Amino acid sequence: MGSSLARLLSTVDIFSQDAPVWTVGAIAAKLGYTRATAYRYVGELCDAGLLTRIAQGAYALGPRIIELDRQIRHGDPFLRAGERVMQALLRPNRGQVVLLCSLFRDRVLCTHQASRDTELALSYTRGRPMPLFRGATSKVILAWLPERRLTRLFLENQAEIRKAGLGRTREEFLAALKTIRRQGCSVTHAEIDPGVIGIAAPVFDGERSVIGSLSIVFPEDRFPKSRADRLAAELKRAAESIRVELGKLAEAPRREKGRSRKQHTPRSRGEISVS
Amino acid sequence: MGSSLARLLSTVDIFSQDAPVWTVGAIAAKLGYTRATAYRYVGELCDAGLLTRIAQGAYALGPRIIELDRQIRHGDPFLRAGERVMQALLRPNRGQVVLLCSLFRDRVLCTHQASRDTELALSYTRGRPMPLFRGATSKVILAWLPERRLTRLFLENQAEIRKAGLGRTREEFLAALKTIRRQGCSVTHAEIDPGVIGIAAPVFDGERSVIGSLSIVFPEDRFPKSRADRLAAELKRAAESIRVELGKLAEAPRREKGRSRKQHTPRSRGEISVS
DNA sequence: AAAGAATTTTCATAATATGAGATAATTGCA
DNA sequence: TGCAATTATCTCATATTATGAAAATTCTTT
Repeated sequence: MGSSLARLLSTVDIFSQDAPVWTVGAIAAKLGYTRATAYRYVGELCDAGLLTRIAQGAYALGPRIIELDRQIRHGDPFLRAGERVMQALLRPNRGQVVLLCSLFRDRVLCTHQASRDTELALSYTRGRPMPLFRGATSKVILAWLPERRLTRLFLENQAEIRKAGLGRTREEFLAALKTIRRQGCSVTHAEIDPGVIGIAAPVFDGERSVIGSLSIVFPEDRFPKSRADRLAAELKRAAESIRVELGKLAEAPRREKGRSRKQHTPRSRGEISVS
Repeated sequence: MGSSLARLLSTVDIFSQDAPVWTVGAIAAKLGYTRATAYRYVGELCDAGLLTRIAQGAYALGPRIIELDRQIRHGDPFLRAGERVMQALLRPNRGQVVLLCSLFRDRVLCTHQASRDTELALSYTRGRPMPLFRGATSKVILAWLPERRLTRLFLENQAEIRKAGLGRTREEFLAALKTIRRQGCSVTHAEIDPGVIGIAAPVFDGERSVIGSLSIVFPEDRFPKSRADRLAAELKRAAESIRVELGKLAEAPRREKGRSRKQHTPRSRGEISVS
């Protein structure tokens, strides 16, 4: 269950918006560590730069995170793969925003965004977790999740799922998602921001597993209704081209044996064990 | 020497601008892990969100980093403490930029920046490591580092230090830094960007250890020469007020015993062992 | 200077990370 | 479709190392 490795890493998780500063004692108390262990963990995490001393005995998230984020902004392969198609989706004077989102644990995170002209006032910007059951961006990811995971999600979030209108029973929930899957994309009205329409298409890694979504968001009054279908098709094509770009990366890094061959898809990482 | 904990964390370090994508095999080869161990590490790091599968068998930095960076942008105590004074340092129509930098490992990282009017074209922006021996921002941090660490740094970077004009011997190096320490701040001309003048003051955590610097950067032609001294004094005062703000945080989080008392400064974290 | 608190170190022990190899899953190619 | 090659996971005995208790050290406060 609790390996040292996982424990060490999860220590970072207690640093939140509401509690950005922790003393060693508080960490030990919160996580049930001995003081000595807490000091050791904090020490390791500080050495790695994930945490940093901010004052006497007080720690906060460290500068390495900022550095790593910069690395992502400059050379993340997911962003690289999406950059061009995201720009291509922008039309002038429509006030739209294109978002690239990632599935992570049981949350969807907006990781990149592109806009032109006026920037739409989105409540969910880069780095902010999106609600899992509301908004095209998240729903379209849900739609392609394996059934076992959806079952778990349903059991754990029944109330929220019902409130989002995704069904009262597991069967209704699965059916609602199947509909989206058949359409190939999801279109929603004002589920996250009032007066905003979103269309999203799923993004896959290798072949089968969803890793995120590509979406485009319009202010209601400037949404090109007549061209909605064409837009959706364009979005799907863009998402597909990201998959293809990403696929190329599987072979890019130098292999130890000097050969280059395709790899298969393993049990998806990031899946949380149900035990 | 190499604890599992440290090994796990340092796995992230091979992901760089030049090598943003790694296969498990390549990781194992590079770091001397068994394949099984490499899979385990990658698995743990993916669960933590620090890494993510980008394609079949290929991994890149994960979305959690983006999320944590957002958390920092929104509520980092170091930024909070600096925000107000940084804004106060900005005067209209001067084209200056105010930087808040952090010491991390043997590097100085620009972690926050504020500007007004036109933004100065700085080659070193948020998240980018600064050269340790060039520029006011770094030098002023060096100046307050403990002698033991400086000695190590000198031995390891003799060539670079000489090239930066900081001395040919350890004694010259220490003397040069002592000068800065006496002045209380560092002023440099075009050491990082051509045509740019920088002034920096050290920022301390509790009492004694430097954790970063606060600096202000001007285009040469708009630098208010006559008010340089006043500006330096203002900068020092601002840096001092950051220290005071940070000091308050040491007591803010709830202590386990319900008491609130000051803690002492431990052996500085982030110091790399010389062994 | 002495008491008190915060860190770090030490050390015996228990926990668990590790590598080797077996096994399963997936892909490429015939 | 089946076989070979390769990737990914699993099992397990063993050695490593993480852990807590307590001592030692460092720093603060009185």
